[in-house]
Amino acid sequence: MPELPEVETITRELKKVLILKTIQQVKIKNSKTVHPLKPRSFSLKLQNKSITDIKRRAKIIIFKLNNDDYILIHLKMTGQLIYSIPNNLLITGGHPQPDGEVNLPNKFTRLIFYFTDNSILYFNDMRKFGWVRLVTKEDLDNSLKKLGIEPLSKEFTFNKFKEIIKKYPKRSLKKLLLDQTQIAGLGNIYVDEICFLTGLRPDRKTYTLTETQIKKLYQNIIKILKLAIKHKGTSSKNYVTTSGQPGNFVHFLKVYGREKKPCLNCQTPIKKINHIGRGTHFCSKCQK
DNA sequence: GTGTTTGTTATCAA
DNA sequence: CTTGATAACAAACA
Repeated sequence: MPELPEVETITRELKKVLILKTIQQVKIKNSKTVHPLKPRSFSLKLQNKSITDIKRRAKIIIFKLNNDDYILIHLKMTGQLIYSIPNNLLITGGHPQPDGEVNLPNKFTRLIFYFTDNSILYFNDMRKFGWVRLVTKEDLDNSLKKLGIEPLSKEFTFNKFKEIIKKYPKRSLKKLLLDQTQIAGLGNIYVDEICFLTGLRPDRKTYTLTETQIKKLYQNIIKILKLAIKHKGTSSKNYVTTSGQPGNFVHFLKVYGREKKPCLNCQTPIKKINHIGRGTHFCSKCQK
């Protein structure tokens, strides 16, 4: 499940290989992927456009085009982007096929970008939640304006974080951290890890948090995200990064996916509950 | 056949 | 307005 560190990793890698490439053709194998545009219209608009910049905002990958339109890509839960140079396959992120299939395209390939230099970018998505959108500059601002602050930006100060916490005192900590309109980019894995590192139960109400705890929380959000990016994200199930390597942060996970296993601090078995409709992991002794 | 997996949005209830 | 719960989307897997 790509969250901020995974999407950041993919974005950085795509940036290395795709800048100034020109799109020769786009093949759409699943029309819903490019909704609301029709596949024909989507393809036509992209023909002969080149990519001038690549960025990430929250969990969205943004390609800037030479006509000032933008391609937005959201991988949702199982999306992957695989960049292929003939005779030199380079996997730039997402999930390998359940059946171990390597050949591309495969049955999960929803869209294909063909570039004029013969390289190819495959968008695969087993569960079809992901999307690829083509928007104008005006639409771009509209599409992104509801997103909250980037937790790794300069604007994400302690005071700003405290403000957000105070704004929603009756929410659970996890509910708040997952709210993309407040803080953009955290998902289920990193929220559980941040709560563990901070010694706070994910279902703790935010108004009960002390100044010291909020401060520690603030620092740990940044710390975990940076560390995860450094290790190219988490391969909890099947995400892979450049050259097919899994994201190494999976080896650093302390609670996510460790139900019933001993807490790495105190050996108490890790609990897993359903909180706000999400699998939620924590240590009942270390987290209060 | 059932439950679980999760990013995001919509909808309903209190 | 806030919040919580649930479903929807979709497909694989245990």
